[in-house]
Amino acid sequence: MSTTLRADAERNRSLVLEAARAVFAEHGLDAGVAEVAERAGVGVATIFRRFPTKNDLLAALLLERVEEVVQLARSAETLQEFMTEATALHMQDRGYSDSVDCEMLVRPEIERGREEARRLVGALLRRAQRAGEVRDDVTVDDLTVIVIGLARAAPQEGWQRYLEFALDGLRPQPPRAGSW
Amino acid sequence: MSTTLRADAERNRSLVLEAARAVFAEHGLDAGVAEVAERAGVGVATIFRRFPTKNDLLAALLLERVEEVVQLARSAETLQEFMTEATALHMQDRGYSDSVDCEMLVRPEIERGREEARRLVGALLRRAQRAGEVRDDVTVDDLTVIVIGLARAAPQEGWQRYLEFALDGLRPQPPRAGSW
DNA sequence: GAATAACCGGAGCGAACGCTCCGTTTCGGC
DNA sequence: GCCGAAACGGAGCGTTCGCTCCGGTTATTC
Repeated sequence: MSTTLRADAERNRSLVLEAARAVFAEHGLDAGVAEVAERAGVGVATIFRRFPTKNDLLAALLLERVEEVVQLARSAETLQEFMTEATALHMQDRGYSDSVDCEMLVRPEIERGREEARRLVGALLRRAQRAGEVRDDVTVDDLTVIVIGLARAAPQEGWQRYLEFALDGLRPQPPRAGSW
Repeated sequence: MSTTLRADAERNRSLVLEAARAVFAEHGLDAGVAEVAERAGVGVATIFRRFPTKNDLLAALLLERVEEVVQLARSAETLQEFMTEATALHMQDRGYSDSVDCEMLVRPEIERGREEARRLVGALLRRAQRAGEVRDDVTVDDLTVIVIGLARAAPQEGWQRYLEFALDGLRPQPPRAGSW
């Protein structure tokens, strides 16, 4: 197995990935492979030669995104900063939040990226908890649910407001009087 | 136009609606009409005779759900109670939260139901705000975003925990020290 | 610059889906 | 019970989509 692609093949691979990113981000995962091919200026066969299945193509994009999130988690200094940037990333890619719980896209490398992100975000979370900014019973998975929920329900303009609501909900709550 | 259906036709119409409710709740809006027909014990033509389009069938189901929400809003005594029951309703019907922002399903009656729900929930909201339980800048649309976000991201078991987070985020916040 | 292997494009295949056509069955008034 | 209208079922149409096949075109090696 020669792991080196021919020059034109490598270039087309990049074109396909770039086009796929744009198409799926705009139209969601239901967009057709033909549309990606047209946008990349390439035949459909060229796509399927490099990515045997549409799901393989989607998985490649998902891996890119997961690694972006890892980078965000690595460079963020506060949990708040990470949550803001992670949500922004999800908001500008309609397909991303749908990919997350699609069991057709499970790949070992993606899972490894997720583990890494969990680790890094966990550290940010614990720091925020030690500073008394976040409840002790909040977990990394809770943060994931929040980001996904925002990406799937908050409006394109004004999601920051809902993120603030969500983060406020994670703060240690004063004791409440009455039933509420 | 005779508005009266023959006895068997009326019965089949109910069977179809019941089957459609179950199928779309379980498999989402992408489920096929054939599956609904089989579950109802009916031919596909019978479905399309009563609902000229798959979207018309979905719209009929959506109308049912919207009216259920209106009932919830009418009988709830507190905003918290409504939010809990409305979220529970969304959680047990996978298709519902997808129908909400599907522009293929806009129908005047549905829109009227939505207006009614807005009115009723608005009353509950203002009462909670007067009691100091909810920030003054929270709107009914904010509550919609929250319910949809929960339905689309929270796990089937344990969504109540996330609803509590969300509701806590709506409460008047104490002034915070520092950047958080 | 010729030979060869890698790569390309697009027509086309099979399956799935929404929807229709039409011969048959069933209901309901007389 | 008879008859016309209403309703029924399921084969089939047209379209879409993921994916493949294959004749032609490039890049790379010597």
